[in-house]
Amino acid sequence: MKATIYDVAKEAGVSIATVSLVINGKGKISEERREEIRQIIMRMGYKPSMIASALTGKKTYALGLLVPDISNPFFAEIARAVEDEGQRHGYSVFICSTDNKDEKVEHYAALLQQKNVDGIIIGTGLKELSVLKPLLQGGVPVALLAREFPSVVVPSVVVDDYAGGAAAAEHLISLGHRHLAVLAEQDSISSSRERVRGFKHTAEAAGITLDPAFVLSSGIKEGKNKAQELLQRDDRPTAIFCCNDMLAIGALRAAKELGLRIPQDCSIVGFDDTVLASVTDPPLTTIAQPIEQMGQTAVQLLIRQIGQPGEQPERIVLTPSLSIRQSSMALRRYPEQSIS
Amino acid sequence: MKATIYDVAKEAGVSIATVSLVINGKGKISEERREEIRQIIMRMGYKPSMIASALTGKKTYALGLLVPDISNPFFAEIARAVEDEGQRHGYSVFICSTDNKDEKVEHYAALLQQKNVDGIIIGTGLKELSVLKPLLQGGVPVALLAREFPSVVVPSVVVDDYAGGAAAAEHLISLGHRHLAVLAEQDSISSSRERVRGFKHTAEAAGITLDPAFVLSSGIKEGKNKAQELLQRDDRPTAIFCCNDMLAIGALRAAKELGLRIPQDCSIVGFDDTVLASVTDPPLTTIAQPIEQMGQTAVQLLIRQIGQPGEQPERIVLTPSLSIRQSSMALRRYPEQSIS
DNA sequence: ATAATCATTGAAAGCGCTCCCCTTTGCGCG
DNA sequence: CGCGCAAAGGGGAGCGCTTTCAATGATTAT
Repeated sequence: MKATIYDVAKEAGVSIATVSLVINGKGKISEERREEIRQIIMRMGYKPSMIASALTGKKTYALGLLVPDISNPFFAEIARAVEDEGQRHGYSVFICSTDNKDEKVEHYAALLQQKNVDGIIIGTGLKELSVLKPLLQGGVPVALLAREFPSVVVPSVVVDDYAGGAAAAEHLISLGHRHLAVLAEQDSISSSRERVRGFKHTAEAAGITLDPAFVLSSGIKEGKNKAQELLQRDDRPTAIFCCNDMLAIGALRAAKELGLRIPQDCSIVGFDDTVLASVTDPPLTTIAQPIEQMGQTAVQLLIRQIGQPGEQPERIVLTPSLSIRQSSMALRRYPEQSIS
Repeated sequence: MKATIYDVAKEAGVSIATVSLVINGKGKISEERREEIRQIIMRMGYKPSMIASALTGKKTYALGLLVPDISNPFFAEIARAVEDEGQRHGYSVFICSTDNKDEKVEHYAALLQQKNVDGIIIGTGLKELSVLKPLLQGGVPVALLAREFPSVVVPSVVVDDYAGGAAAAEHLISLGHRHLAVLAEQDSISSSRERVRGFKHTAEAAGITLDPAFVLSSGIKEGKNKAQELLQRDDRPTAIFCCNDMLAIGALRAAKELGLRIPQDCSIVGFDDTVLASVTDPPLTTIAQPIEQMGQTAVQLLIRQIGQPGEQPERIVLTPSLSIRQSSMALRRYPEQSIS
């Protein structure tokens, strides 16, 4: 059986209180005793049970991370950053893939609460804001990552999605494109909405109006089909802005299936700049999110919230940056006939 | 404050034992009382603390997943499968990225043990096998995923790496390649060794000897450089087998930087078939691992081990399959001069 | 030398829950 | 009418640890 604090105490001929104090480096214990007990702990291979210490009203040193899908590279990279930063502060993290389904969010939220996690990072969208209520009522510290729910006051890290969308538009417009399309995520996802808004406004400011028929929403699965819809039109756009890299990849595939060349026949700009963007064919021009920093910051905000529950929640805005690769190019002013 | 079982008991006018029994659906309680207490639990929003119930000698319903890097798509996909299958059985999972460093493995192993996880899935390599000892001695159920340590008897899921390597060789040889090279992972990783072995043997059986100078080991970071080494030789290989897709991508990049065309100037075969393989330029011919099944099986084995600690550990071998895309092609028998 | 002061350490009360085992109550039966 | 028994529910002892508070002996001031 595993050694307990009692075993150590008996072995050392002291009370468990003393052992506890030594472990936590507290109290007034003579240095000799301290060292002696440390030796014994080492020798017995004793490791205090975090379960028991958690029960004593202390913390569990566990965090929950809610994301849509850990197998999506963007969230996998986020997870890594969260894990590392958590680790740095002594926290372990539970991963929870919600598939953006409220039921799953609800399920995981309740579960994490039962597991008494010290805090939860929410990096997943939710249709019904009410799923968060039990958490907030339960007093579980929460930090929002790349998501926002205006009516909820909790710390959050976001990237300036509007600016990102705008940057995409600027890039495309500067390349001469005027016939633009957008492939967005579901409308319920605020970051996507913002990206589209930034894109749209910037286009409008340049005198370009986006035909609603050229602004499609879709999940990752149907992304390719939606892109194909766009690409098959007679008045096919000369550039498509995709609200994430997965969608952009769908577009790339759609183009390939239709025999269209990217970027010659259509420029494509993605969003995220995960590992995927650099390995596609062609490599994706995309709006880069500072993923690592996002994860780190979220953990920091959360931990601060855990420490000072009352404190005014902070809202940190990170700035995305344009990463130009080969899926976008200047519009040819005088399109030649296809040579085939 | 959060409601406890006492609050519920008081509210219902029964003892906490009764409430506990109702929660766990045990004992002899009249159906009316049962229902009544359920109502109260619901009404009060009471959720039993898993910490407390874990302390009472029960399970924590938490698993640990040790992988080299959760941001690596292969492991991210594994993680998703593990998470889902775990969830299906009521378990949550802690992610632990070890970067293949023994110290981190050790650190996480100890941590998970302190957190009293019910079991650990080890999907990371280790140089020193001894880091596992504390776990096994501590009686923590363990399952190995895509790794093997012959001297340790624990359940494990592996794919037949040897067969995978062989399949890669067969493919390449059938395309007429005879001048082969291999980009392997560190030698400490047994799966990589097996892949190389399968590849080598198959090549030899076809009368092809691999010059050791054409078998390079490298981490993902230096993969590109190693590939460049290979590709810059005067007697450049006509095909490279890379022990994972990341390495293959490194090779793809190296080729591009050197102005070499893939697959015309050199065929490349990867291993894993993560999402990456399908989005590269060109899409990767690769040996596909049944990732989802691997994750699921690992969880199942682990859970079985948790249930019957004494039971003879099972070893399940899954079979990889060749997934042909565009990074490999038949060797041109009479190489033309480069046109440029 | 004696009381007062400190540094050390131990005893014990929980934390919220599970589970063994005992008490109470209600019945059927001789 | 008394007995045994089953059913229903309560009591209470932990699980391993933290922490408060008091007790102990040592130390120092008077």
